[in-house]
Amino acid sequence: MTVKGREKGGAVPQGVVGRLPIYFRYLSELEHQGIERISSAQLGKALDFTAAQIRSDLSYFGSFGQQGYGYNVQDLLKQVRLILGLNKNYSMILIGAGNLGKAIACYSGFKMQGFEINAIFDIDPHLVGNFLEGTTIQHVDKLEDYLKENHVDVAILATPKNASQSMADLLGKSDVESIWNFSPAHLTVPDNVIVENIHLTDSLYGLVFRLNENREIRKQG
Amino acid sequence: MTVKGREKGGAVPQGVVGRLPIYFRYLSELEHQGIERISSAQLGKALDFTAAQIRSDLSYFGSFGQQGYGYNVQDLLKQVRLILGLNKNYSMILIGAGNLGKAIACYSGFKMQGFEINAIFDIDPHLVGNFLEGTTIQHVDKLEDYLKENHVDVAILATPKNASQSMADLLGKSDVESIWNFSPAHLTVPDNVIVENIHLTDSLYGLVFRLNENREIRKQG
DNA sequence: TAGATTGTTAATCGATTAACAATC
DNA sequence: TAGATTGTTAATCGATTAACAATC
Repeated sequence: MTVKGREKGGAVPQGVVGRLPIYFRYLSELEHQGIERISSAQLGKALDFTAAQIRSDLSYFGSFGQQGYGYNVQDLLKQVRLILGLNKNYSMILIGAGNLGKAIACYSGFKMQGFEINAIFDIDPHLVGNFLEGTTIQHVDKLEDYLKENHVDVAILATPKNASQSMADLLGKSDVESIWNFSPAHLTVPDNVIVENIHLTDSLYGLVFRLNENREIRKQG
Repeated sequence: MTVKGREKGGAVPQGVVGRLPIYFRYLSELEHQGIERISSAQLGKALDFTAAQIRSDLSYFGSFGQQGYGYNVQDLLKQVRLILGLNKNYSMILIGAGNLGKAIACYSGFKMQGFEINAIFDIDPHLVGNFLEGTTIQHVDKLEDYLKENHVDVAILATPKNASQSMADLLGKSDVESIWNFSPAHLTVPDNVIVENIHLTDSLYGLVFRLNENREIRKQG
């Protein structure tokens, strides 16, 4: 089934893509609380968006509300789930089983949503052979062969900075569709590979910039 | 010393704040490689931005380049470092010493940049008393008293979803200036507290959305 | 000097918001 | 029906880019 908005031609703007998971998360909470209906105004208030933005975002994909009523929480949740593609299963591999890699592998947040880590690789001989969340850590030398024999939707990259581009090159030559990059490097990849970055230090530096901005403002009145 | 752009009145746009750390990271690399000069065109090519955008971003804060030459890498790096506020030290605390909290505490990326975790709290009695990166894990009951006696620039929140808002409330009542939130919750805090979110699942869901978008496009030609 | 590249202005593009007819 | 709230259009706002005079 094709979702309405996709046919409109243009790709969905980044801003919208970034907000969809926020809607999904909050709607899940509401459903969990047994709340049946919600209006765009209420959603906006809870999530610090304008009501218009929420309606506009959703209208990329269809008409899910009802005048005078708002949205049915369960229905809308189902729709957003479908829009995000969370009705499917995704095969992931993890490259880099250090502290961060371990934390990601153990992170319970997405296990229930059809994401599974099917293989884990590391270069450290002390880690190779160990179990992590029920998966044996393999030497990274085995990665190339693994990629030939298995389809991977998402490769999680939690390697040190200096290793990440060469790993990305390897992944780029395979049929891996996307990289979830936790390493502090700007990856160069083929056009058809999607990269989503989690840059921890960038995030912290941005925070600190705004912190200092705040201090300036308070100082000046 | 006040940086030029700040006086212009308006706050620096989010987009610019988001790109500054990327410039910083890449310039650090260039300096490390011993490269002396770079033009906005070269920077743009390496980082997938337009040259105009880079010049425009930098011009918020001053004139760091030279016509016909470009930018001196060391100089520009120093300036960006100053703009971000990385010449100062920042006192951090970590709340939640689970897998993710541990990984953050051990993450080497920001240790060298003046960030220090001075206290760690958790609610799990099995963790309390343990050492993590040279710091004893305290029971979260001690947090309130700690906040009265110590100034905290950044509180790192790595708690489960259901605990994070109550922690944020506690932090909001103290003089904590900012929260680096790793929990999958939308925090409500006083106006003067800055929140920077790392929402792992949101990031993954956004990735998956684009992955499916990509598949649609390839299918249709 | 000639070539290169900045910082900035004006033009363009895109995203957000306000407003409202449609209608539950 | 009257009140509420949608989906969408038009207006606004802001961010990006192209172009260029200034100048190293």
